[in-house]
Amino acid sequence: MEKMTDKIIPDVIVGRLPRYLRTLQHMQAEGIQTTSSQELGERLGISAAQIRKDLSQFGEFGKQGTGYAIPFLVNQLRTILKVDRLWDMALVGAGDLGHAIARYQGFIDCGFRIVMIFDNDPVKIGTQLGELVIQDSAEMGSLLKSAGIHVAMMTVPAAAAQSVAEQLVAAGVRAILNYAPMSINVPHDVRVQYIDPVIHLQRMTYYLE
Amino acid sequence: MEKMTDKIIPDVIVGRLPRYLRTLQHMQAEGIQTTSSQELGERLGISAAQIRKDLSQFGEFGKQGTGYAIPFLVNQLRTILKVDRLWDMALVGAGDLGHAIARYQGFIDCGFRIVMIFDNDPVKIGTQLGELVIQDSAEMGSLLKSAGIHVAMMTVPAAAAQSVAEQLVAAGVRAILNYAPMSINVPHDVRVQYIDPVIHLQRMTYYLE
DNA sequence: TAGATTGTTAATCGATTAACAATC
DNA sequence: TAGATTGTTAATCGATTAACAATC
Repeated sequence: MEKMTDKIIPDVIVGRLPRYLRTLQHMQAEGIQTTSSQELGERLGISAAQIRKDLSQFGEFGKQGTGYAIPFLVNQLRTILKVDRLWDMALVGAGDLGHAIARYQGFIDCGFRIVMIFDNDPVKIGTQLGELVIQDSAEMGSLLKSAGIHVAMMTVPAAAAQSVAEQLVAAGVRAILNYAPMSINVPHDVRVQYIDPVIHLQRMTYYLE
Repeated sequence: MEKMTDKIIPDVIVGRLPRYLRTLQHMQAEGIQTTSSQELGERLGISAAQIRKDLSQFGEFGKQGTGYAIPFLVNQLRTILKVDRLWDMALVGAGDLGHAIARYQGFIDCGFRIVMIFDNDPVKIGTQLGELVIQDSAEMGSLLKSAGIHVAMMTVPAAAAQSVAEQLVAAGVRAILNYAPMSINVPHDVRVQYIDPVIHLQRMTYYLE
């Protein structure tokens, strides 16, 4: 539980931290040892002042005159975002998109791994997907509970999204990444993030022509 | 070109409009004829005042006492977002994710369709993907230009993202949906949206435990 | 009519930026 | 040292909310 003494950080700042981390890790991979708020800001399209202000919410990570040591800052951000550990995830929905996500290699180095895949299609249940076997959604609740899983991704049809979300929450899931093109309602202590390409595309066409 | 007399709408408002549209279309599919800012807000987790304020930027779409006629409001939003037409899109990168996106049936009713798919892998070039044949990235520039394509989705490795983005921009693309886990730099008049599941997941784990 | 709900105003709230002393 | 860059403050800017007259 969050301590009463912890400062509450605005969600808009939390939302930028993963982007800082990702960019710093790219720089690290390029062999860069040190950076400044200026340089990081240019890569991200964010002002240097905002980056310094955001980071200063969590501590003093930089040095005047020289900037930030990248390996140190990466570790700090990993700790802050709680991805200095490996989160077990469930994937619900083994359609085309579910298959692509199950095969994606980008989770493991960022703090996540898929340990269970569910579908309600009898044809799919029992078949192999990557290193896992697709399991029956009917058993999802008990399996998630006994495995203590708190993070899930949903790649199910829009019509099933609310019902699946409710099952996930009932099984103890506290963070849901929803690929279904559908708003879902969950208790206030459950986090939801949405990925819907159409939403992003429509946001851009407004500005076209 | 945008008329000088057009009011400039904050991007944060534009970003909510596709969500309004999506939810209204769901309600329409449920056979609901009319709604209120209150009801729509409950579905979306947004305050009624904010919905009214957002919509009022574009016109007077409601009636006191009765609310909003859904079919009318849907049409208005489709016009505002310019998805009262069909946008031809290119998809660059025919990996697992590219395949899943190419097969996705959710674009066509929302104003978009994929008309070209590119990859640089000789093994993939020339093979069928859905109703399209994967084409050589080397020919991308000229093909995009002659087809007059302005919207593209990128499902390429992070290392290729900046270079592919530059090719797209040079070919006249003005809106890019980037699935690569990488920030890209483009001219200010080109729109970019990002989809990276890790970013969304890390934003949620901050709040867990 | 009476009840409901809009569009809009003004007030509040929160986020971003600019500037600079501190200091590496 | 001199130059560079942080962390922080205060000012600015922008977004959200509350409230209500208008009116369907």
